[in-house]
Amino acid sequence: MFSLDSRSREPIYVQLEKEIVKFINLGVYEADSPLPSVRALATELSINPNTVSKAYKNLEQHGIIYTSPGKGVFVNKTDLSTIHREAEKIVFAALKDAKNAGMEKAEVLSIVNSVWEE
Amino acid sequence: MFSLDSRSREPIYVQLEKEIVKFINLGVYEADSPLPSVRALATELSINPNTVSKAYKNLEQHGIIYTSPGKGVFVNKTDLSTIHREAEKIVFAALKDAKNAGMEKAEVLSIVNSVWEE
DNA sequence: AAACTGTACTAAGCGTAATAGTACAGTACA
DNA sequence: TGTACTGTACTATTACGCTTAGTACAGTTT
Repeated sequence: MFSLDSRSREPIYVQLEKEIVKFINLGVYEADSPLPSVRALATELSINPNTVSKAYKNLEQHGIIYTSPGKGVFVNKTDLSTIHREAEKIVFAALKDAKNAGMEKAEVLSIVNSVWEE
Repeated sequence: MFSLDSRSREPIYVQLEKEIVKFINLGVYEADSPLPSVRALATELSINPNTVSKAYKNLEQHGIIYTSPGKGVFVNKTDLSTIHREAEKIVFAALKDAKNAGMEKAEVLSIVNSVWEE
């Protein structure tokens, strides 16, 4: 299922959010299909239910999923615009830092190609 | 001088490291030219001397600067390879996340162009 | 009724960031 | 030789966020 790295400096709930968005984009979870329950996912990933709940809460705030108390968590129809805009800002900041660090445009383009080739 | 954002989630000493590398790349500080002293820079930026010292210590560990206890901190001759490799890894990770978030290659290329145009 | 669902809340442990203060050794310069 | 600077080391403290733990509650499903 989702791959997490507890040794990473990136919080687990952030990693989990990214993983879920990734799976949704891959088509693993379609609209209105249920996500694993808070407790089940926590048990499977060997993390705390509160950590899963935090990830779900953030994703709901971004409109990616919706929750029905008593029923479960479900994938929203569309609207990945918020995640999209956030990803844009992160990429922009990373590239600006890279430029400041002396990285050349050609080098970045090479990295872009390596990421988007299959 | 250096611009820092205390409200950012990025530690001040990390921001300071990036700013210094940026200024070195811009040619503001040449090889063997002195950087501001720990205490002077701390006073100017209204931060603690220990925070400045931490940034300097990291930069020295990366070979960007060298310190002479009693004399000061100076810019090293070359060797930005470590910073370069780190920037590559950060960009790679950011782009991989962006792809997982559903970002298209063309969109990234547009951002690249906007960053590297003058 | 029983077993599930998400949510809310408090408490604690842990690590890191940042500040504060002190002290020490080396260097520059009058 | 003093005096004032330099970086460094160290301890202590405060603050914040991440994570876990435990409990409790309301809604839903069967």
